[in-house]
Amino acid sequence: MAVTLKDVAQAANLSVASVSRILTNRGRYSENTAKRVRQLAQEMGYFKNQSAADLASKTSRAVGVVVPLIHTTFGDEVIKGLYEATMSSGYELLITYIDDDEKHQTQVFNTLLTRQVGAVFLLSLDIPEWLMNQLAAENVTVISLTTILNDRISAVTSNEFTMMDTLVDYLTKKGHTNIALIGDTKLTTNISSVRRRNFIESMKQHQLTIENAFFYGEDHSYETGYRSVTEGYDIDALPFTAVIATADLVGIGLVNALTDANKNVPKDLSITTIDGMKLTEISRPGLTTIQQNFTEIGRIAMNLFIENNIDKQQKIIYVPTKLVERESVATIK
Amino acid sequence: MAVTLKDVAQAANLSVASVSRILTNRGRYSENTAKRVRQLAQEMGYFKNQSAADLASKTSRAVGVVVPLIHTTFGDEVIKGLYEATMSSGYELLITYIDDDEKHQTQVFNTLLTRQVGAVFLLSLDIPEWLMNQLAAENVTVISLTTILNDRISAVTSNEFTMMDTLVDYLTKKGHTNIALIGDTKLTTNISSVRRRNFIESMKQHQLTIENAFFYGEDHSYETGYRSVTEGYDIDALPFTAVIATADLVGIGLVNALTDANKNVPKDLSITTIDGMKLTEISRPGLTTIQQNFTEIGRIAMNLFIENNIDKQQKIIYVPTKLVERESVATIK
DNA sequence: TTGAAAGCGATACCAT
DNA sequence: ATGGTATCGCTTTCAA
Repeated sequence: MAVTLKDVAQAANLSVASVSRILTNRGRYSENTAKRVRQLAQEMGYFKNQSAADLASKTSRAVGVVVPLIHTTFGDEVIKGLYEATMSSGYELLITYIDDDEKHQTQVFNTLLTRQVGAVFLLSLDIPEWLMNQLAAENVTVISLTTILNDRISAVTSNEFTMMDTLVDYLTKKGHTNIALIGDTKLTTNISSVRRRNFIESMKQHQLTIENAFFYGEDHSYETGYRSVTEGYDIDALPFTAVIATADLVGIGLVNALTDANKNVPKDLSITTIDGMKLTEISRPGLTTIQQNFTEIGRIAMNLFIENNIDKQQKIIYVPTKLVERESVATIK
Repeated sequence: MAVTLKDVAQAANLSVASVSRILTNRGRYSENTAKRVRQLAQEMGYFKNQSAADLASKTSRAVGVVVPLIHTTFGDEVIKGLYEATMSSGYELLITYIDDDEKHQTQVFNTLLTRQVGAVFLLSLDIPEWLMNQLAAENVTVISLTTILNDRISAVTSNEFTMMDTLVDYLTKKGHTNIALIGDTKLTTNISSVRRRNFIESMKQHQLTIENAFFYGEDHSYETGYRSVTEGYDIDALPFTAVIATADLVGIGLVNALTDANKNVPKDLSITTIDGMKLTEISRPGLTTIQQNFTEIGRIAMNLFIENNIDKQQKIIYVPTKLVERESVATIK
């Protein structure tokens, strides 16, 4: 049996109340006895039972993180950020993974609610309306990461339009007019349709029309990148000279497809990506990319929750992104 | 205030005891009332307070996972495996990250013990002796993943010698005699020195001597791979014809270093790696690799704990690996 | 099948 | 500064 507060109290010849106060640094006590007690607790191998503590204090030090099982290239970066911010605050991260199975989803959120989490961080996730309501009803703070879900839920993310616009601007300045958006360009989810819309909008602002815009793909995968120019378009007669890949892996897929077909990047096709993870650095040629600061996103989100426990208003926080120029874009005269 | 068991009991005109039994499917009760109660709980938005449950039953459904902050390319694969196995059992994963700071380490394990975790999974981690004892004293099951720590702690891992031997065998059959082990080849940790030893042993078994073996690097990084042939050795006069990289990223570093120097892989140097993640598939040329099944490692480890709660004996479980042949190795006459 | 009641281990309020 | 004690929400005998 584990050592309890009571045991320590007995050994110290004190009441549990006093020992509790000392061990949690709350209330008044003399530093002398405190020292004695701490030492004793240490020696006896005492560990607070957090469940009991949570129960008694009617709070929980746990927060939940929900990560989608697919497409989590940057998942652990974000988690690390959350974790860092968590360290000093004493919060605990309950990380869960989720897929499309609705029953499974219910179970996951059940676990989280069952643990009385104070907040739930949604990692690049589009959750159904009913779940949203459920969470709202339980009064837990919900923060969406890397994407804005709706006009109620707070979010910490990169500025999607800025990212897209930076890339379009960069490419047009290099002389490109026919540009493709490749990766997740489907219209069925919030996230991807926003990118599509931003792309079109940015093209317009650069005096380009929809005629200059091309789309391919329904997910952020390597395979989608590869197929786009092997199956989607005729690799020997591409109608565009540059592409914006919706994720790094998509860009790598493109590079490899070109390479495998004895084409040259960027001579035969210029490639840029969104995300800017290590992958873009170790690619040959190195990929020009708009880099998101995922760790910072996690860090800021967690702090937002910690400092802001009360405020229920929606907050959108944009974390700066950075254009990293490498060798995957050619200049067109 | 959230809905409690008592609330549900009142609404159902039953005692908390009965409702508890029903909602946990324990003990006897009539299926009729059960149906009513479940429905009611659902409607009222009842969520069990897991802290209270843990406290009352003196158990915990939480298990801890400790992940090193550096070198976690396969971290999330393992975690997914653990998570999968967790789903059906109702256990919860408490994921924590750890670095070299001893104070920080203490804090992390404190959190875990404080949550009364039933098990701690160490992800490719070498933890200090005192921590080991601490865990043992608290009677928590410790399972090491992807590496064998000592002769007391259970482990689920690939067979290190088999992996190394498979690679050496493969390379020698292709005619290579001078082989380098590049990546983490330092002698200060258990893990890396095992690989080094296995490498030497396997070389011997293939009639090669220490004269044929070369070593470079102290970590599993891309940079180490890159530097090995740019700074460690003269890229124009390498004393070896093939290398075994201790991690995929190291292999990619090598490929890039060669590519950047206008050399050809595998003509100028044959490269193989240990791990076999997606990276090796999307590399050009594709990397021949010995592939570990990380997800399976996680899955098995979790099941080992679940089914085996009692047995305190050390168990070592080896998860099969697979040689994946690609284009990074040349045949030498 | 159902209910009463005794904990589980800590917190926090009220006394002393 | 320290102690007594009700309480948190649930589980689990033991009785009915």
